[in-house]
Amino acid sequence: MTIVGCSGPERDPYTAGMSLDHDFLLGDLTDAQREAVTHVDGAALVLAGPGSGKTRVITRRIAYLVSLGVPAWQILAVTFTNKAAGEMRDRVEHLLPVDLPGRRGLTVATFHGFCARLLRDHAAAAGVSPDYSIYDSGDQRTAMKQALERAGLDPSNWPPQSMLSQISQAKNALQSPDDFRAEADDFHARMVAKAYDAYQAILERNHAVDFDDLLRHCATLLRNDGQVRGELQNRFRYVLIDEYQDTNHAQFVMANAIAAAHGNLFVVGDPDQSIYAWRGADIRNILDFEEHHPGAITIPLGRNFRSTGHIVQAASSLISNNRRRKAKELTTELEEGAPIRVVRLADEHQEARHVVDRLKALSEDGVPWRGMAILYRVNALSRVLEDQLRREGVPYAIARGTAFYDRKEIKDAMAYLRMLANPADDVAFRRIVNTPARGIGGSTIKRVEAAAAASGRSLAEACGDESLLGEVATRSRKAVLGFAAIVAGWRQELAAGDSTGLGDLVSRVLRESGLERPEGAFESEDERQRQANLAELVSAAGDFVAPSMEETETGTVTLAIALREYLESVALVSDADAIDSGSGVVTLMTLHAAKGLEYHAIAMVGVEDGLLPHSRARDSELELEEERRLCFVGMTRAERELLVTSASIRTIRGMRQATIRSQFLEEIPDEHCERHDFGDSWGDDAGGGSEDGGYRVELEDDPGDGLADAFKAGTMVRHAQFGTGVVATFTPRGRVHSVVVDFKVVGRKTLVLEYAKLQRVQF
DNA sequence: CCCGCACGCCTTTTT
DNA sequence: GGCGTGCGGG
Ligand SMILES: Nc1ncnc2c1ncn2[C@@H]1O[C@H](COP(=O)(O)OP(=O)(O)OP(=O)(O)O)[C@@H](O)[C@H]1O
Repeated sequence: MTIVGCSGPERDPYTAGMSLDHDFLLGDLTDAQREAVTHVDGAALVLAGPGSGKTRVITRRIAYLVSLGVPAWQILAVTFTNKAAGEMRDRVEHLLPVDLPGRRGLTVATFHGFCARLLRDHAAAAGVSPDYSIYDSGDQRTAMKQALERAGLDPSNWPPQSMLSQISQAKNALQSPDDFRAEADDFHARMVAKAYDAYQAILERNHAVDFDDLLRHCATLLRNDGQVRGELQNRFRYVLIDEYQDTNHAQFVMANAIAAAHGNLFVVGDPDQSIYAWRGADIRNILDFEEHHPGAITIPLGRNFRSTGHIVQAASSLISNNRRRKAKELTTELEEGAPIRVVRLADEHQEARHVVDRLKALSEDGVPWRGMAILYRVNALSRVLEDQLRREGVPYAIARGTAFYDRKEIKDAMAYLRMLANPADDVAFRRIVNTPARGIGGSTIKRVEAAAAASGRSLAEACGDESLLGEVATRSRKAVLGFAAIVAGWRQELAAGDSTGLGDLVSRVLRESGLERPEGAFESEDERQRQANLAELVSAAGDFVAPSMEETETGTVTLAIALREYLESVALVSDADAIDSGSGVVTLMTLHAAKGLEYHAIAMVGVEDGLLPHSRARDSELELEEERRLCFVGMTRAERELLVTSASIRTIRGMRQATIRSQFLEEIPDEHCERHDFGDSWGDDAGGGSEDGGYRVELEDDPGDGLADAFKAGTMVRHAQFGTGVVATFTPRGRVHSVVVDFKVVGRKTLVLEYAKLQRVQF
């Protein structure tokens, strides 16, 4: 999914029949790529392996269409992450002359982002409220628990998580609660149907949709509402979709509905990279494309421009073990390159050491940190790696899009904003009505809830209506009315302001809610961190550019719209969005998040039976093959260096266990690897050349020594919020250590080392 | 009404 | 090993 390389396309003024513009767009493409890019009308499928330029083809084709005179606003391109969308938009903009008419207004979005907007614009037709909230998985669980209670189902027999995933499957298949109930023919299914009914009723009452609803409502709308469908068909004359192998039924329906009028549907993908079947992706969407679109042309791309020979061949061999698959040839344009290093280490600590040592060696050879990534099957594996990277002073970042928004204080703040944007959102309101504590406890809320239910109002409304609070104790009633008055003040500001006031609104809400505390002398380090996070939120909101601001003359929109779009963008961030390619750090992420990316050097850790393939996905051949594809995706992210590691002993969920070799390692032919087995070496040269073999063990016995050395006075460090600074003092404090750091920007701070996640910075 | 602690379950992957 | 839930004390 990486976009075209930095080297500019070659110009060849002698190519006949091409204008200069087209030569610029097409000159550096292969014949097959050029055929795909210059395909104009009708359905087309680009079916090709990793690194063959599929994403590049999409980007170029958009630019090509615009250069032919198709206005950009008639083009819809769908990518897998917001980040990919942003990069594609930038790339297209760079490819087009600044004065080209019709270059503005291109839509590049993820399916979810596109649907969120569509649903807002056509709320009434879709049967949702225009102020709807998007529920994240936490909210979904809260709603499901309520639903189970309402439906009289015991959560210990009907686990909310399992109910939700079954409902999610139904939604991806575009089944409404009614459809689902109609098909439920055994006891279990009928109970799920009951839960689905109750759950959906709760979402509706709260004016909320979950992630699946975004797609389902839009797909249903496009399928059933000729008016809206016609509007979109008219607007989007060309539809392009990246990573088509991982679309689900709802997305399939949407794509077809929009393209039905003109048939200009251009999809690219690789069935061998389909890794989301577990959440409803249907590989048949791409395999049966020609059946769905008679007359479609299929263009294979067979040349890999990303990875060197050993990597491409090893990955090809691995994936050829999948039986349900059409064989596909892939040859690299590059040289043989280095063989893959397949290394077994004694345990996860040795593994981390080995990986980090290897990355440091590459760095010394001139590979920038940002050209390296560490991939793993499960998030839990990141921890040991992080520790080792920090110890060694290697700058790194974890690709977790929602990391910032996962913090409790930020979730609370977001709940405040959400209940402002959507007064019907009782889930958000309940979360914050007594956070921070203001004397509105459980029994009070129960009474208000009863009154709200009886009068058909939302919780927030009921709180402001004294006539409904008769059952509430006088003292509590005062607290409730007081809070309602504060909220009313915020609502006024929200209704009156414009988008320039978003930062101020957030700041005011934090202050008046009491989440933000006045500077106190005896604040704990934790509390200080929370306050810093809240301040960060204010500045993020202040910096936020609402997408619709760019569509207006003045560059501003109403505050209500800006807030909505802010909440929307936060709800829809993906893990890969967190990657900042300009930041010069090693990236850690799951194999799933790595889809579409590429790095000079890749380390894949934890390639053991039970992790890859994962123990929960080993039972069926289908799942095993998806695991193999995941391994394939990981390997093919590497341009030149690929390190694949495993540990012979690993601690999982607190249990130290001997591991079993992954069958995938055996499926990589020996001629493409260099295998090393340090599985029985403890603390000797297994780390790959470092001399202080006993370092780790020493550290475990006495963490103080290693840390004292690593963070002694004078060490340059980086902190996520405070930036860079120099350690002034290092003091053991019982089981932890406190460091005083003089930061360049914010001055002197005292931090708890174990908490602050300081990274050493090298000069 | 708030907070702290113990127990039990578990995450595979994500928009 | 970590998190969420539920219970009990202040
Ligand atoms: N014709 C070409 N000449 C030179 N480099 C190319 C060419 N086509 C693609 N590339 C480069 O190859 C790399 C992979 O391209 P791209 O990301 O578009 O492939 P992809 O098929 O989308 O891969 P994946 O399926 O793995 O996501 C990129 O760095 C791209 O710049």
